[in-house]
Amino acid sequence: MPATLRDVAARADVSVRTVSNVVSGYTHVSERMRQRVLAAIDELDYRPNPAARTLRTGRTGMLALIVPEIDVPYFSALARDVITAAAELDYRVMIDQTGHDHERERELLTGDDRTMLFDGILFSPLVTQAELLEMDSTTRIPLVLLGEHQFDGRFDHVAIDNVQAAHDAVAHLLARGHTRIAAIGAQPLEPYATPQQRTAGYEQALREAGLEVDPDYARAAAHYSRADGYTAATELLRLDPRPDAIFCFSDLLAMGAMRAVFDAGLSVPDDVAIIGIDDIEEGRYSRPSLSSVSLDTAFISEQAVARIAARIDDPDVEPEQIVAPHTLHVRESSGG
Amino acid sequence: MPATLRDVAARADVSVRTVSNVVSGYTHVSERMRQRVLAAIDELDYRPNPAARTLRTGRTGMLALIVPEIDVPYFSALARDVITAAAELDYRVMIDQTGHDHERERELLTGDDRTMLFDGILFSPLVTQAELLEMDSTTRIPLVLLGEHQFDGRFDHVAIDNVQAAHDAVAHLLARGHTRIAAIGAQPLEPYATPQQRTAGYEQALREAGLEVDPDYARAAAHYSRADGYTAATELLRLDPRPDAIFCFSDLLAMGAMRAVFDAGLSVPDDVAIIGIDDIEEGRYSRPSLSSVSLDTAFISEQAVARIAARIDDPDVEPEQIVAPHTLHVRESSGG
DNA sequence: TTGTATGCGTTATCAT
DNA sequence: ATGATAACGCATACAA
Repeated sequence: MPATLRDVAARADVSVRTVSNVVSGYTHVSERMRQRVLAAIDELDYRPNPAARTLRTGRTGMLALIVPEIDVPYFSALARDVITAAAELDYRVMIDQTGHDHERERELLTGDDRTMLFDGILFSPLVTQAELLEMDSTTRIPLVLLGEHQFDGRFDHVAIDNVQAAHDAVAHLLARGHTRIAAIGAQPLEPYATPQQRTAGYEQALREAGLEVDPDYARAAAHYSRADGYTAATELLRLDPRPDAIFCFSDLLAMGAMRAVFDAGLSVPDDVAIIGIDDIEEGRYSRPSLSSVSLDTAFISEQAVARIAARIDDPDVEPEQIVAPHTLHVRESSGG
Repeated sequence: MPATLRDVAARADVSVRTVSNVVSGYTHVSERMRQRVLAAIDELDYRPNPAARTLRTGRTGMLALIVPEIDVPYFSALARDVITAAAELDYRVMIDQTGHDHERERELLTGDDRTMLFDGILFSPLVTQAELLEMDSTTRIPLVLLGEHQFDGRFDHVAIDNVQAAHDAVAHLLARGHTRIAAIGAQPLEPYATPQQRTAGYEQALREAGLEVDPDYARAAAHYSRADGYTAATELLRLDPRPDAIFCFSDLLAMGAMRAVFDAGLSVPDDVAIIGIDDIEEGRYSRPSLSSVSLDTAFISEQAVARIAARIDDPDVEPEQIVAPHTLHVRESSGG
């Protein structure tokens, strides 16, 4: 049976008020009292009950991080940094994965579940903007979006400039003389923001170079997984003329694509150059090492946690759109 | 201002008791009442306050998963499955990473922090058995250990048979004719259970084959990371005679080791065969694909969650030692 | 089957 | 600076 404030108060022969003050680090308490209380706390091995504290204050000290899949390297790297950044501000992080399930996303956001347990949500969504709009009416819990970027101003956002990032990747391939540049990750069937923006950057770069956009060269990928990359690349390699470069919308897609190229008896980068987005560590050790656009998960995490903390403290702060920097890393897979 | 039980009761013109019964799915409530209550709940958009419920019941419905680093593929795969398994039993999962920091581990376990927020802890420890012993006296929260296996009987454990797993990997290399088999991941300086057991299996397999154990061939690796694998392999390749195979204590070490072999101008598996443990997806797409011992994170997670749930329901259940199955997957990196 | 009343452990208001 | 006490929202013992 854990000790309570009352027990400590009785032991130290002071009021619970005083004990509470000591525990919460309140200033107006005499040194003699404090010592007496501290001694009692130590003797009884007292620890504040977080549930009671939460009931009283309305704060849990917990954030939720919602991602499609925690075991996707980009998201686990993000989680690592979010947990670290949150710890700095004395928040702890609960992780939930939606598994690409829209229904589950909605459930988590609307709190049909138990969302109230969190002070705020960091949400890396698959949902479209329209769905998000709809949800906003039902949820009132502080929310920061990661990786979307529609600039509609109603939500806090932290994300890179997806159009520019995609443009940079393709521009690099163009600069190296590639002219038949395919893309894996476009999802024409569903209007997600990220693939749309990256597709826009891809096409923009091609047009700037005076090249035509060949619809056959843009392949969908449902989950940005290695398997999706493998499948899509295999299809691309059967085209005539064959692409001489592939821009993958994620590094995981790129890993799958590279393996597909080898299995087809071709070489990366000699026959087909490949570049991805995310800059996961895996790509720095693969053979060949993977060119990629780096997203700085540490920056994204710090900003996101800072925003959510601000919004928790004041729900009416103006939403901010934070653009995280990105960096092109040229490695072996694109001839670097 | 969220609606409370009282509000719902007033609205439906019934007592809070009845509302509570309906919400908790209590059986003895007339259909007419139930409908009236349900309607009121809907109109007021009522949701139970988890903090109040926790304060009353002593249950939070939350588990903590403590791992060294969430962005290590094995741990993120484990986290994925733990979250899934926990959801089946209506538990949610908070993830904390110790970052190889013993002090942090102790803090989390002893609840110097806020551990009381969880109903139980799933703990993948770095600590030694001795430290764990010490901690047990201070913590009383249900605990299940993952990946340790000392069979001391005081804790619930879920882990593979590390000795056998290492033995299987090395036996495979021996069967393929390798005779100079090195190991990366032994940590002779610190008495962690996992590396000790894997080292034991490694040496045992060598001796059974009538080979000598060469201490130069066993290299330490602090974090089981790609970087550690790269460094250790680079050193191994400078030895004379050079190893003709390397058994890595994790797949991540193996990925680094493979890259080191290539950078040394050698071939995997022709010059040096490589095998790891964990069977992460990355190894199935790498070139060459990585032979590995698979750990079945789904099984481990299900068992661990089942155990912790049992212990939460009855703190006095007898501790169980659950041995998870492992499977050898031979792929290109060892000539498969 | 349903209503009333108490307490879970804290924080915060109001006195002193 | 400190003490007494009232909520916070829920679940349940006890009554009816």
